[in-house]
Amino acid sequence: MKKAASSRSPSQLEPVKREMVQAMRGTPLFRSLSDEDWRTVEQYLHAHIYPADTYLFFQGDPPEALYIIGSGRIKLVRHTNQGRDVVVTVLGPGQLIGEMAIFDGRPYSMSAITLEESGVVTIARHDLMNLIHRYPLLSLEVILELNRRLRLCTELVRSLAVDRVEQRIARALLRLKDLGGVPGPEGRGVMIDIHLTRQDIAEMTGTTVETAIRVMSRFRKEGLIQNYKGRTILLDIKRLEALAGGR
Amino acid sequence: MKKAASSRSPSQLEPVKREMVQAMRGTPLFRSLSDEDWRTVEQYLHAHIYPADTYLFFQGDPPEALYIIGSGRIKLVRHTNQGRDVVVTVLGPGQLIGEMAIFDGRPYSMSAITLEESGVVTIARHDLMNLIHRYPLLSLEVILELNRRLRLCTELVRSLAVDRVEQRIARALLRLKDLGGVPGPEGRGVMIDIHLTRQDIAEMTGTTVETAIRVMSRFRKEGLIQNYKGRTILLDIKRLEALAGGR
DNA sequence: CGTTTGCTTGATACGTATCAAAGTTGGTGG
DNA sequence: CCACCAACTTTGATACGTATCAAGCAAACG
Repeated sequence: MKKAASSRSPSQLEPVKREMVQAMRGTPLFRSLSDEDWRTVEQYLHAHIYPADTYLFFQGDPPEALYIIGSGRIKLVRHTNQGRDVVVTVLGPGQLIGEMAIFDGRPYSMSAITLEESGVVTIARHDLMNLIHRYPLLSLEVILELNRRLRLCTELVRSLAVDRVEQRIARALLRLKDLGGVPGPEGRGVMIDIHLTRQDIAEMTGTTVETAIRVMSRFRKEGLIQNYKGRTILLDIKRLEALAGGR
Repeated sequence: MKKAASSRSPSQLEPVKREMVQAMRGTPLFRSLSDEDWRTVEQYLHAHIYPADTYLFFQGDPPEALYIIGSGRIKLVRHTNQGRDVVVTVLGPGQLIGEMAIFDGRPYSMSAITLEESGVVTIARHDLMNLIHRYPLLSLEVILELNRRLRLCTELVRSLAVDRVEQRIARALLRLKDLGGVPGPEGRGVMIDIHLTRQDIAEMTGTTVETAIRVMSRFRKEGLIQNYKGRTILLDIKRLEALAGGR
């Protein structure tokens, strides 16, 4: 599951990072800033590149920075004392990580782990708090992002509470498609362009690997999905949506 | 389950309402305001009193106001297309309802239903947006409240994903104790001073009435809890916490 | 009072976890 | 290039937890 980490020399890396920071300009969090304010803000941003399967931080760590995803997908995982982990959400470019801990100062309630090589921009907690006070509009964007997350989380609660595994997995696949869907090879279906193990699927839907595998196999046999080099292609979205029980 | 609604005459009601608005001054949302700013803000507040089992709004309604609980407890319920409802959270005095819908303008994602007679203060959506722009500190408090909710929601997801019903119910009881716990009669244990049906418990924990009843009965037989006039008394919190699997 | 609403218990069926074992894949180093 | 190793996938047999269906009971209500 490991990917070849990009091996750029340090001299090549700097321009890449400067580019990453620049790209943040168009991100929801910063789009409301004037050009002048942006020039101030951007000085506090730091760019990082992480290989696949890397922890940005661990559940329980003290909050140090806000992360904004530039590229790649990152999962938020809640660990349990019994070793069974739960993937609460998968986030993509433009989304925030660690806002909760940053604002209330309590330890991170989950771990953040890259699913693929990812570019990330950070702001130190102290700097962010200063910026928020200077540019109150930033906090409105934070509120909107928290909103989005709370809505997703609520829907996940509902699904876990009343749906069975089959419906939960169908839902998860559709959600992943919305996050990182690209046209499949030869234009057939939509491919979820993230390398996910069955274990990941299981942790996203509150079930076990074996059950996740059985359901995915059934989906494959029924022509709903197809495997392709470790990715999943959704072949029949209509039927998946019907299975998920309406969206 | 219905409670006698307070039958105050209109002439008596006005002073009560004025008092409710005044009480908002000490609430997290407004505590950071200066006295001067508060005098401006309070003009936009409206007080209401709802009897038990009353809908503040329905899932799907367009967002019209932000609600701040003055007294009483209110549940947020997510309805499903199959008639099985899910109680996502129970809120008490000082907490906000409807922030999500207010800020992103999308319909309420859940219904809000009073569990007992409740006093509530509202701000019209339009007024709130104006106030937020004038007093940016308000938005920080909104962020903190959203944080709290997201942490709770995440924990609920984990619990639904990996715990069995027994643990989930133990957890739910402990959470309710934190929200509305009072010393039990004769000083024995801690009483959850809300009238909850077994159906409510089931909807909070993603199970059925029958199963909720069986688990609660077992708890009672084992001396963990006790019923008292439609309330639940927690007799052995240590053991409940152990059952819930650590907090 | 009868009626409704909530509580309780029992019998049975189904979905999913668990345990076990073998097959597959991709990467590594000889 | 092949052999090997580790990680991931797959399939089967079995056990357990919980939903479902059914029926009786108690308390509150009009």
